[in-house]
Formats: sequence, structure tokens, C-alpha cells
Amino acid sequence: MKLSIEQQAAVNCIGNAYITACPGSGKTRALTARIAKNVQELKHRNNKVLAVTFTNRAANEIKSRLEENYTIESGRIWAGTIHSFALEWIIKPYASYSPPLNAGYSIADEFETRKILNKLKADKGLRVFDEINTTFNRQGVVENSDRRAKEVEQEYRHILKSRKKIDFDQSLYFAFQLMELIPEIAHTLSNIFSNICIDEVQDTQDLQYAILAKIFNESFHKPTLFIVGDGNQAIYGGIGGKSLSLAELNAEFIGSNINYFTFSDNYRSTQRLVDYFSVFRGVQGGLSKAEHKNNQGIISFFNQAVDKDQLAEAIAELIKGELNNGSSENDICVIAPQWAPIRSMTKKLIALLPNVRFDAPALSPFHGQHDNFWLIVSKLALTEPSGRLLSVRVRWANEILNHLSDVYHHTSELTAKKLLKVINSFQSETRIGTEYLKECFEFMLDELDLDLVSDVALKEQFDLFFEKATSNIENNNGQYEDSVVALKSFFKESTGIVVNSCHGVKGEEYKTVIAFGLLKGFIPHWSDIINQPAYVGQNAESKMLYVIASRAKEKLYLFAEYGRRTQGGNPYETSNLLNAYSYQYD
DNA sequence: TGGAATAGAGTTTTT
DNA sequence: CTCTATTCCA
Repeated sequence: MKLSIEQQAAVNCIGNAYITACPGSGKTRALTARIAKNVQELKHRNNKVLAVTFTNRAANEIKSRLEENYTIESGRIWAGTIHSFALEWIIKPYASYSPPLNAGYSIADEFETRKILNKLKADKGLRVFDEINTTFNRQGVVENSDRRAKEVEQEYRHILKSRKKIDFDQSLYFAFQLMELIPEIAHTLSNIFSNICIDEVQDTQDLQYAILAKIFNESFHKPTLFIVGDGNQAIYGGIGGKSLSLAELNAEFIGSNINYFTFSDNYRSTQRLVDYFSVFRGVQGGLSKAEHKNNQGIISFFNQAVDKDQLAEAIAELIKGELNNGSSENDICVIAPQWAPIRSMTKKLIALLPNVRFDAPALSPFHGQHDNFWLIVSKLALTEPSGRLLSVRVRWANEILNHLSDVYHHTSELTAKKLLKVINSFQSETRIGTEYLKECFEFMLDELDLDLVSDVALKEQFDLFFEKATSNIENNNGQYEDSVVALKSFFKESTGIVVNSCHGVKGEEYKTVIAFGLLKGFIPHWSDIINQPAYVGQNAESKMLYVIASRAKEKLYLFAEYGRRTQGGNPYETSNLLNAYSYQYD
């Protein structure tokens, strides 16, 4: 992969590196190059490179870029979210030493935790949207200034404990606790991982820094650090994401003496776009220069000019125009700050443009079940063994094998190849999606000599999987369709116009970006406005707008649509910053 | 009846 | 927090 001089300097830097740079300057490109370089330079057979980020989407981005640009033996690198790292490398192997975990545990998913919290809030006379903090800091303290919020949090922990469940926050805290209790964990990890790479570091939480720093600080042979981020894109502050300065990183990773780099060139967008979105940038970083000299392209803002009921038609027209002008479906992305309007938009767009393909993850009836064993199996069941999916399917098959051996303690000589062969040979007449999957799972269990009667955990996952999917299908006014064709279309090679949340497309780029819902209360969210000093809302707002506008390479269409109403019936207004930004729009 | 005090509306992103 | 509507009281 070709690197600029700035990027090469960072990638080839001896020692530790911290890079902050503007969007589109090739931070992730440099990171993947560094990972590949690190892998080549690994000294011992058992050494690995660790690459962590905050979201699954960002982790998958790293994996795909590595797969596309380099040939790396899969065992030489571990890439994923910090949560999954803590689970796989600390909690699972050492759970028996942890007092809260040694009696057994499983992970509570979002459905369960939200249900418990909502019930407790109602009992205490709090409203569903009153905020309850559940994140631990490194002292193990969960800060809630409100008395009732604190009580809710404590009772919530009791309920989880009685069910032998841990939530996402506890998975991090117990991992950190274990590392404090047993220094050998950090020693072992630092012996395995000779390099630690962190992408999108501005979204990392306090406890996550603490875990990574512990590995570094306790090690005898210091791993090298390669840390990449952009404080101006820190849009996870609301859930504890924290951007650190170079000095703070140096203090965290003791004696790391990190070299600082920044990239000044933008390889993504036209100069006109770079100038446009630079206005939303905070204090960090200088002006960036676009490599593309052309000032063509479009920046449009439909400020209260389109009614929300005509919005889908307007966006469909834009899409049609783009496609007629030679853009491909993969060049276009439609984003909004919240999922609810995205779902209805997706549905309308699909109806309006029946021949256009969309990549819209929100339509899966399985969302919220990432960790379910059967979700991975259904990915295989619903995809064809061809094209780019070939290598991805092998990855999924290996995940299934890992689950079977680690979580369910099956010791068989099953290989990924055999598993794929079994699932590929499954055939069924049914057109009903969930029925098709059920048949396929039973076929697979049968072929592999497994059965649900003797395996309680696998059975529990099996039941939950269908229970939640069915509930999604039944309760959402037909948004989710239970047909084999619909389910297959969800997992098929992700091509088509991306429809996603602003958070979801962070780190990605598109020739044409169409953003809607740019309204005060969405951008920034009410919780950044209510009971907050004005600067909190302004910061949150400029970061979100910065992320949104900087996704675009050539064309940016912005909508602050008219006609959306709050629960009380008041109209939503254009987001403050956009309203105040005087710009010569097309 | 005018000015001050109080109440109410506005509710997401991710693991 | 900010904006608006309502209530309170002299």
C-alpha cells in the first residue's frame, strides 16, 4: 500500500507513536501498514500484534483492510474491540480467580439490561430517559450524583448478580480487577503482544486506557505503542469516551516517551469540502490541505425547505440523479443522527427505488444479538460461498469453532472446512425465514453429532435467538420481514447505498453523502443540552457535524427537514450551528 | 395589571 | 440549558 512521506515517517518510527490528524488523512491506512510491519518483525513464533478499537465496525474495518492489502497469517494478529479483548484474554482464562466470576457468569445483552433498568427507574419514580451511569472508573466507583439514580444502579447490580450475569461495564472492570490481583496476567499478555495498536483512540474510556496501560506498565519487555485518533471526532463522550493529550498518554503509559505525529494533507475530499467542514473543528489541529485540487462538487443545505413527509422522495430523487450521472451504489451514503428516522427512511427508499440495492443494517430482525452463537451460524446459513464473502465465511466458521471449544467446551476434531461443507449442503423448501434457520440449525447439530438436550447453554442461546427475532418481527409494524429472501438480503455481500447512523459510518468515506435529521435535539442530543452548560452542547454539535461533513469526498447534501414534532407537539428546529453558518450553498 | 418567580418541554449514540 | 407559558402577589 502506498504511503505519503508523513505517513511513512509515522509507520517507520522507532519506538512509540501517537498520531492525531484530520479526517481523510490516512490514519487507519498508516495503522494497517504499521500492523503489517509489526507482524513481519515479530521475533517469536507465539508473538502477536494487538489491534483494538471501540466499535465492532471499526474493528471490522481494520480486519478487512488487512485482508485486502496484505497477506497475514491470521494467528499473528488479534484485532477487535477492547471489550472483546478483555473478555477473551482476561476474563475467560482467569475467571476462576475472580470472586465475582468464579461461580459462573454470562454476558447480559442490551435487551436485558435495558429492561431491568427501566423497571427500576419506574419503581423509583424516575422517568425512562433519566440518566443512570453504569460505567466504572478505575477505582471501581460508579458515579451517580442523583441519590435515586445511585439506588437504581446498585439494585441493578444486585439483579444481575442474582442472575449470574455481567454487563459490558463489568466485563471491563472485572478484567481490570483481575489484572490488579494477578500481575502475571499483564506479564503474560505483554509476552504475547509485542505491539499494541489503538485506532479511534478518542473514543476510548477511562477503564479501557487503564487496562491497556496496565499491560504496558507491568511488562518486562515493553510492547510498542501505535496510537491513532482525532479529538475533533470524539463523539462518544456521552458514554465515557475520552480523548487524551500526548502528555496524558505519556503519564498513562509510564516511561513510554511517545513520539507525536500529525498528518496535514487530506486525501479524501475536495478543497471546498475541507474548507467547509474545517469550520466545525475545535481548537485541535491546523488547517488541512486537500490533495484533490478541484473545487467542483456540491454542498447543498435544505434548511427547513423539505417537509418530513416529502423527504424520502427528495432523497430518492437525489440518489436517482447520482446514479444517472455515473455514480455507483457504493459511492452513496445516507445518514442521520438517530435510528428511528433511519429505519422509516430505509423502508421508504426501498419502496421508492426498487431496483437500487441498500446496505442498511437496521433492518435485521437479529440486531442486538451480536454475541449469540446462533447469529454467527445464521450468517453462514444465509450467505452463498462465493465472491469476497469466501474469506469472511472462513472467519465466521472459525468464530463458531472458537465458541464451541471455549464457551461450550466441545472437544471435537471439527475444522472450518468441514463446518462450511455441512452448512453449504443444507437445503430447504420453506420460504419462511425463521423456519429456514431453525431447520438449518437442526440439520447442522445432527450432522455434527451435537444435541440441544445435553447442552443447556447452547439451548438457551437457541431459544433466545428465535424469541428475540420473532418479537422484532411481530412488534414493529412489518419493518422486519420473515422471509428467506429478506433474511438473505440482509447478510449478502454488503453492497449498495449505505443507510446508517452518524456514529455507524465514522471512519468511512463516500463520494456522495446525504444527511438528514440535522435538528436541534438530535444534533446535539437533548441530554447534551438539558442541564448542561452551553459549551457542552456546542462541542457535541460541532463534533457530530464535523464527522458528518467530513465523510463526503465530493458531494454533500444536508437536510434539516421541516415538520418533525417532539412528543409535546413542538416543531424541531434546525441545529444551532448549521443555522448560524452562513455559507454559499449550491 | 405588571413584574417576578416558577413550572414545563425537549430524551441517543455504543459496547 | 433555553425558551415559553403560567402562576403568584402587591
